[in-house]
Amino acid sequence: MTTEPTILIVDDEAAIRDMIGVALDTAGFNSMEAESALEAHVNIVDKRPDLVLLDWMLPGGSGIELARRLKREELTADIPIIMLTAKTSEDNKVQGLDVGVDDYVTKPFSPRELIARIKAVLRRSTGNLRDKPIRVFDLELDPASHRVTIEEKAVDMGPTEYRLLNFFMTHPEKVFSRDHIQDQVWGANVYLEERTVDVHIGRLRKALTSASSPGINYAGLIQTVRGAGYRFSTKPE
Amino acid sequence: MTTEPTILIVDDEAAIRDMIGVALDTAGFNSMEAESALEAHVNIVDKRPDLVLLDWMLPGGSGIELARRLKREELTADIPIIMLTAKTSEDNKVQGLDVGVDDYVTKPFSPRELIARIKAVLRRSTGNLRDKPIRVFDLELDPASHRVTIEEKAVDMGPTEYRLLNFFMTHPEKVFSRDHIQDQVWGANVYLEERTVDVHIGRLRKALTSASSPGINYAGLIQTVRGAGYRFSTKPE
DNA sequence: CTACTCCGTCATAAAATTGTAATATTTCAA
DNA sequence: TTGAAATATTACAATTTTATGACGGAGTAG
Repeated sequence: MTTEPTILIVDDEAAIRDMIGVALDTAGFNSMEAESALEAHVNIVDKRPDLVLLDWMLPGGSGIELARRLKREELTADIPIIMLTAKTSEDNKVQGLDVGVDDYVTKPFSPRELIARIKAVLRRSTGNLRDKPIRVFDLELDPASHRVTIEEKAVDMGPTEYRLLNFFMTHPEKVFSRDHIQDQVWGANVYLEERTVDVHIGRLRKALTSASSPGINYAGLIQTVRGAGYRFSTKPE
Repeated sequence: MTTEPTILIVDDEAAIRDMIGVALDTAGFNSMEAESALEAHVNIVDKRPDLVLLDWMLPGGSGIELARRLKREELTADIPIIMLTAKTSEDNKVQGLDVGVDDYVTKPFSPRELIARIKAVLRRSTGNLRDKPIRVFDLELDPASHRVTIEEKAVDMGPTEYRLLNFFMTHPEKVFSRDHIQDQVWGANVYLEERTVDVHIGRLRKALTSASSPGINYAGLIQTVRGAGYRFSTKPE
């Protein structure tokens, strides 16, 4: 996976999408496009972009509707949204912010302004949510440095195992089916063999084990729940 | 997985309905069919399927109309809809139909993709309603973590015993015949020896006993009602 | 190009669970 | 008190589920 943030552009006018797309590329972002709310929703669920640029005036007024929906559903609630709006009336702002949108930009806007706002929102959202290290006993996952440590010593693992652990540590004490884990860690609608999850669980456990000190084995935090899936828990099985 | 989700297929072509029906059966879903928007609506209100697969090219363009209507009406708004669309060339029209459809699949599609998307949508929609832990004295069953504890200490039991206990705890103070228990815990249309229920009751009791503290034995909550079945009750026999 | 790393799948091993049948125990009415 | 009926318990082989090691392919850095 690339480290540049991916931005989804949702607008019904191809010209605008292209224009924004070029601006984003220039600024070093990856971009995807969608021309309808429906297409956008599918893309968001499937690909999990880091941010969504959403035209308020989609046909059928569905822009707002989409924003509301994204913020309502747990799976997508934490994806920041910047609204693109043509009008400058207060109503838009109020309504948009009410929905939980992170920022808005009024058309016409300069690419520079757009980029600036995107960066600001990304900084804010990654700062709030992902920046704080998560710690369990002496196991620490630090999103900022993208690093896992046990007793301050680095734990070596692949990117997938990192995402897996990250997901588990942000959702402790809950079972997740293999399907669910695939959705969260690999992205929805990616078809994998179910057992693939097992294999990566195994790899994660091994990584944790070989970095654990004799007293405590952190692999024990990743618990198998027979017939149901896996669970990250500090309570013993 | 006591009951398989039921999926309603709405398409005017019998061939397509059949094809999808077979795919759904294979994947372990129940399926129903409807060939018109009207029939579909009646079925939906009557039977409340867990998900609707809706061809948007129903005669008279009534597919979109149906979707809109379902999402508008309180009673049906929470039933997820997956649209089946003919081709991407229809995108212009698709735009107008945001309506809150949960996903869409373009024909021709592979059964595998369809199943994957159905599962993803179902997971999303049902995952939102969280089950609260059920507690009786110091015995707690927590569906979220899929865990049973006595005085905060984990109780070890197999999947079937978990389902059994879950059923009992959600239906306390009532007697259930072995047949009824089989239906609820194993699912209908599963034939088992009647005595099998006894065995699992025994296993459940044993699990509860070996996790109980000296003062109180939680196995006592599972009461035998001679000649009738079993009962979960907080009142002593 | 070569040597890595990481990924997803498969085959196989290991472990846990399941249903049944056989046997033991309890209950209740006569 | 006895014995048939109902329930409990035990043991076990079959099945299901999970764990693990190995392998080839993709992608990358040197």
